[in-house]
Amino acid sequence: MSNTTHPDTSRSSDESAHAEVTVPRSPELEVEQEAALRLWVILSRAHAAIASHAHADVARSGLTLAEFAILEVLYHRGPMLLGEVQRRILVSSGGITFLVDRLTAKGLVERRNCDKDRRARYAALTPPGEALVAELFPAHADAITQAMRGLAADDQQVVAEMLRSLGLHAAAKPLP
Amino acid sequence: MSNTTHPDTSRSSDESAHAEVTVPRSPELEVEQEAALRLWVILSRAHAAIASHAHADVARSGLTLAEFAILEVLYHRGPMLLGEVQRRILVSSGGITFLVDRLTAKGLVERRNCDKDRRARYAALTPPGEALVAELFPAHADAITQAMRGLAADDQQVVAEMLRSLGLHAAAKPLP
DNA sequence: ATTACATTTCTCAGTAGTGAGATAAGCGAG
DNA sequence: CTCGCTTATCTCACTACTGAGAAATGTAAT
Repeated sequence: MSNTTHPDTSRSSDESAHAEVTVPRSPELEVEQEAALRLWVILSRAHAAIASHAHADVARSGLTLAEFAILEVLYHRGPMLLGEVQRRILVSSGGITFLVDRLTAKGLVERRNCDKDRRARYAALTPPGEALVAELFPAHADAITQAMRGLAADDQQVVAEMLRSLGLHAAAKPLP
Repeated sequence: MSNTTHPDTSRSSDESAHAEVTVPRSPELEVEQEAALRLWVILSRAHAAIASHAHADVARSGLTLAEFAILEVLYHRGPMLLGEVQRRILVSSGGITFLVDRLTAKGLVERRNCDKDRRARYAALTPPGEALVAELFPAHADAITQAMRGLAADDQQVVAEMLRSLGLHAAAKPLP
């Protein structure tokens, strides 16, 4: 089964074990919080559900989602600085080193020095890496598409647009 | 920084390293796939961005998101069979045992036998666990609410409704 | 009752990462 | 030039899980 972690905050009407409100606050805030918490649960579930399909698909080739994401971004955008890849696929700094190491060990990716900046290094697909992505990508795109069929394509665009705002705002906001 | 794993599939116009299309397919499918892949990226990013705020908030009390999710669901719904908690917070079967063990070690949760089914066990908050959730929840709800401010509350409801369809469909679909 | 199967939790070896700090290089002001 | 700050990658000890399978119990059909 698919698996991700998220809170459950659906207080369905009065069946909650703790209905008493200790601090009465503004009704607007209450409504806003309810919407936000509900969306958080649903967002987590939707992400988990889709991710499990994506994961199951890439796992067939012995890759993790993070590995596949790297291969894919290098395939579609060409060689890229490690830091750039890191920001794109959202792993930690240690993570990108680790993942590129592993992909290098598999012969799918290689590091290249950067002439302009001797601290920096490029990640680039090797020919076998390129061949692998070319082979895997169509089926993967199809798996994602199938998994997304719960929503019509035009609704998908609406959701995407809204989630983009949401994500940008949250990413921009400094962590507490 | 926040961190999650997801593919990057944004082929912005023609700067892609691989623009040649090998197999010409139906334009509808092409459009559908583009929408689906784009949504997958954006969904992943939005989830990661919000999750990092949620994570930073609960981490202040030395809890993981999964632990907090368990405490919260037990707080709001009362004692619950382990399997039920597992399905709600979406962890593996091993995960729920492990997490409840850890919360038990922290004195926040206890197991109770089930009279009707001797295989099954309840998870329930201890008084300290209940007190902790009562103390943490308001600030946590606030953190989530703040993180979600990229979208107006009514838009949040629209997105939530759509994501619910998406998630239910994907969760129902058997994995390949 | 017996057999076969399903469900619930637990076990545990394994893994995919994280994150804090180290190292090295570039960058700008004085 | 050189001091202080920033940026890019790497190191490594650590962790929060996963997932496959075991054990125990329930359930149903013959």
